[in-house]
Amino acid sequence: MRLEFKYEKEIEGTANARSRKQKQYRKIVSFLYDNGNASIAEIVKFSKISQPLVASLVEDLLVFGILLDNGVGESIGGRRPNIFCINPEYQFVVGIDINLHTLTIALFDLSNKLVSRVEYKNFDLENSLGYADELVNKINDLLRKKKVPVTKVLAMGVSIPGLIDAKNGISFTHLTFHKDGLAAFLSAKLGFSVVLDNDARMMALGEKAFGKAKGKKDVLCLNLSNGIGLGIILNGKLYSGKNGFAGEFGHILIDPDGDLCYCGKIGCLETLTSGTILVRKIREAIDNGQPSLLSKYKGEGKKIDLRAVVDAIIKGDQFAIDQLNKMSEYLGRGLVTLIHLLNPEMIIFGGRLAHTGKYIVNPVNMVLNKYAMDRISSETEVVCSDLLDDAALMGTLSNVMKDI
Amino acid sequence: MRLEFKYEKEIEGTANARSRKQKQYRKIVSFLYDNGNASIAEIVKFSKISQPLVASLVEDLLVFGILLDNGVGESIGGRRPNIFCINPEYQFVVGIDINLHTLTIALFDLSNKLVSRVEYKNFDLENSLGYADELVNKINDLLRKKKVPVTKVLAMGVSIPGLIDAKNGISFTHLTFHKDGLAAFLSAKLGFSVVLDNDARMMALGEKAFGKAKGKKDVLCLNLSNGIGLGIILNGKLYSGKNGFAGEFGHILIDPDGDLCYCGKIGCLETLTSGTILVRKIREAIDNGQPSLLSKYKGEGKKIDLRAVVDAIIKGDQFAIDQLNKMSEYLGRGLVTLIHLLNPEMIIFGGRLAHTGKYIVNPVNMVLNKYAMDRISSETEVVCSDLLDDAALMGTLSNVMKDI
DNA sequence: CAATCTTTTAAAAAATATTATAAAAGATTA
DNA sequence: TAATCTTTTATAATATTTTTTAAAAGATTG
Repeated sequence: MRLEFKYEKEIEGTANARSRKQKQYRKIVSFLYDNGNASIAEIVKFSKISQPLVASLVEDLLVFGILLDNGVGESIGGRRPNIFCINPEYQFVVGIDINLHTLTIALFDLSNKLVSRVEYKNFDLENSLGYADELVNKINDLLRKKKVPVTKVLAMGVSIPGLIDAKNGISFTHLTFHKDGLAAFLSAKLGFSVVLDNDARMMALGEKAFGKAKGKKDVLCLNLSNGIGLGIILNGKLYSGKNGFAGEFGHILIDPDGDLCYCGKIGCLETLTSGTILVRKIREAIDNGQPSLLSKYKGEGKKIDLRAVVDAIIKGDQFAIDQLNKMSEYLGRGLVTLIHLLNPEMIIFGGRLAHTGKYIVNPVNMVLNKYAMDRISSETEVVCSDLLDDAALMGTLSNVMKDI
Repeated sequence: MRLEFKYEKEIEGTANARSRKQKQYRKIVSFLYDNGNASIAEIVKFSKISQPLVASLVEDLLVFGILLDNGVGESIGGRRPNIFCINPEYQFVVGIDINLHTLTIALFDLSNKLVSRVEYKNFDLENSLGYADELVNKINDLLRKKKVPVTKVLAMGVSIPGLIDAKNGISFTHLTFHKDGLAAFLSAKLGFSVVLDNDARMMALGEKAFGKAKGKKDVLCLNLSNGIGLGIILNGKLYSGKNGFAGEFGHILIDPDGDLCYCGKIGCLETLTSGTILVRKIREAIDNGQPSLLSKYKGEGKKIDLRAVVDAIIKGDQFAIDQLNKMSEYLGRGLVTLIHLLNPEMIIFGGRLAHTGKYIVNPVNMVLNKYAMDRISSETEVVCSDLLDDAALMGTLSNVMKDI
């Protein structure tokens, strides 16, 4: 899918000339999108289009309303340049991050600024028309509140867990009720384009555009929450594989004699390392009288969930840290495989477990030292995300903008 | 590195116009390289350059000697078109495939025709200046014999096992003696550019350009010989990773309690499945009296090597087939990981073991059925190479041509 | 088999983009 | 502080590319 700005004024010329001009416009807008703002001279340098032509194209874009004249900038030894930038309010982008229990809806302008963000906790994901209708209502509510008409929405990006066919906008795991796919359904209801993809992949896009993967080429982003997701950036681009299913890191075979995984196979990585496993192990131990900061939860009748475990780790709870270390051993072994196969320059941890920071990075690095070939792994940096819970949301914005 | 044709006649115009023209020439030549031959009208359709301009550019290329007028083609309802093709003898490409015991040198013309091919068996690879000098001599011999002057050689592509920094033309495993790297050394000695890469990656390029991966986007090529190499084609392009070391499939961690690998790590895939292991197991068993077609080798004083084992398998030797099946179990498990991570559309077996065809494909497919998630693996085809021993050699040609 | 339709190429006219030049505005420096 | 140098933008001249139109060569069809 390729999204287009809706010009208020028509572009002139023959069909061929129009498409050529379209390309030139796109080049300039894309440069300004990446750069924030720039002078004619800078655009010339980047675009390799001649200065008089750039000047006339920018003039057009001003008339269309896509660009804004940002006044004159500082001189660096000559006439002061006129500075131009994208009109951030020319159009808006909606981004939603669907999680099992939480829904986040955001509105971005064209300067990537978060205009508004609403989080619905305890909005449990279920495969029903009711959920989808409620979702649409919430989006329309936000648009109404922010006084953004549908025509001013360029598109919406969606992040959702599970198997996704991004090209056709179909979700196979959740919200599967509509025969033409989730994207088509939402698009019809809302009145603008909808771009759909898996949460781990959206996290990867978020990191690539706004996080630690910025400017990097080959980066692996792990979504470490209840399961394990993987978003793969290769050659600076999101990699999806033949059917868009690439990145099933949680279900790579680790132990042929291991436990049954919920996916039906035996010995998947997720049977050995995941937030769910970590929580289960800690619960069992505490039930058996293991002392821990978390013990009091039991007394208080509160549930020990992943959020609680992560908090305990950050507070320094020895037992929880020990359990995390054990789990990291398997995670590390999985990463060895990734590193040997893909030789990435960076591995970014995201998701709930990434909040533990050094508590997960250190034990994983120890495993890498032990099992990975030094020549390959020595230049692979392992870090935790800065964006954390917002990574996927930001990724939906990036996913929309990369299609323009 | 970007290789350029050496024009006998200069391109006219200002610097900017020349570079624009250069691009247009490249577009046309590249189209004709892919297509064999085409009319002006077909080039117009593909290149989206206007017909009069294409006509004049083709005229230029004819004058340069890069294109050849191939007479008039068949009419499809109107005036018969003039057909043009690349002058196959405008320049030549040298390709060499360095193996541990065999060296193959090939000369290609620009129509990808193998002009000449020489194979030196028992030319053992050693890390010495002597080997390199001998290599240079053999290349020069071939050029002399075929009356191709150095100026007529566009470039040379090299396939060599081991860790390679392709960007800088440095080999870290073999022929490491020169401080500026192997490519620089050979280039200086020979007088034309040299492009270097790992054998598994060259096989992958060969398959992509001339083999079963033609037209495919996401393909994994395994080099199954004494070791296990992996060449990765993603998004239609060879993937190399941060340092060019991607594809160390043989050294992914399979069994943390396993045997020591020659790479220094424990439990690598190669300690469980490789030509070397297969041969060793069979030798041991035969020493212990196992009946097999190969038993007579021992009596005859002949060595049981991988070639002999593969021959025995093809002849239907039950014991050897059994051993291959066992080995395939581990190979299959490794492939499950690859499929889950990369969701490829095809996996191609190359190298000596690929000569066994169905004898290796069948057991591997059985393992995939058992361990891989069906939704992901069901569209991944597992096949043996058609090009077989020539894949890497053809890949060197492709490696040179993709840089033009 | 002649009239008509297609396809390809060529040439002239029109549109488009670039280069060169000039002018404006400010920094630098003698 | 005036002269010179830089940088940016505007304009005119030049070059390039495309569109349009025409012509050539063969296929199709009534």
